[in-house]
Amino acid sequence: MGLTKTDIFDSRQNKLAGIFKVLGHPARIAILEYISKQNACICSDIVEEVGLAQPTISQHLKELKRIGLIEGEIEGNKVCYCIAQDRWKEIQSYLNTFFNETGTHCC
Amino acid sequence: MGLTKTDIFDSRQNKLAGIFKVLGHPARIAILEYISKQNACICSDIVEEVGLAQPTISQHLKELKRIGLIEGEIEGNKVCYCIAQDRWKEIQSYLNTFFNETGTHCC
DNA sequence: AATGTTTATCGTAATATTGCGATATACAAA
DNA sequence: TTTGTATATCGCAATATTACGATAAACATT
Repeated sequence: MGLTKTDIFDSRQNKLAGIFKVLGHPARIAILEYISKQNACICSDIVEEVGLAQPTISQHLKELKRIGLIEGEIEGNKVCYCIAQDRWKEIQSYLNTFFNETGTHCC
Repeated sequence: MGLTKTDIFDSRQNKLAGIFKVLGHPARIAILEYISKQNACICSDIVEEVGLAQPTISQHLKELKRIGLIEGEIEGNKVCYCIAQDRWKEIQSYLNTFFNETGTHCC
């Protein structure tokens, strides 16, 4: 087959996996780290920095926006991306809840 | 194309993304949660519980083992899986370091 | 207005992942 | 030894993801 059977898992499991999945690509890690490294929003010299073509970066940015990790503010013909701190912390805490509730039992 | 250009990212970014990626599938979340829900190691009625075919579960277990999140102990003709608590905590802390170091700057 | 710049989207090629039937392997039980 | 049970691996089909050229859209600059 090849299609993830999302219907047999509950929505919480799908949501959690969905967040992990977005973070599960080195380009998206690199983009997040680059945005963070700058003390202000950086409009897209991300393309230059990361080393992937502009459409590819745009696609990765879209994924990151989709789960709310970053926000883009339009400034003229440029877009200024920044990390959405509230959502960032929310996701961190959400993942920690998973780790704390799941990693406790063993033989 | 379709191939992730791992060579243009540093090994830390690839490693981090690799961990996120393994956690980025609802079946693997479900497996981890099921193993955890039992107060002891669970030999594999995972197949029955999760609702995917045995080869599929076996493949997911292999991925989880690969990054060290679970360990399987052979007991006769069964294998007993449990969460590797040290590695579990190590990964949690590793991901938290990423979140703490990256999510700080904005416009 | 014409041209350049920046970003998003479309379409497509290529690789990756998912899922499972068939099978192999290893041990258990009879 | 034969049969059953549990798990891993192989091979394949199908979907998903990644990457990017071409192009569109929106604004800036001249």
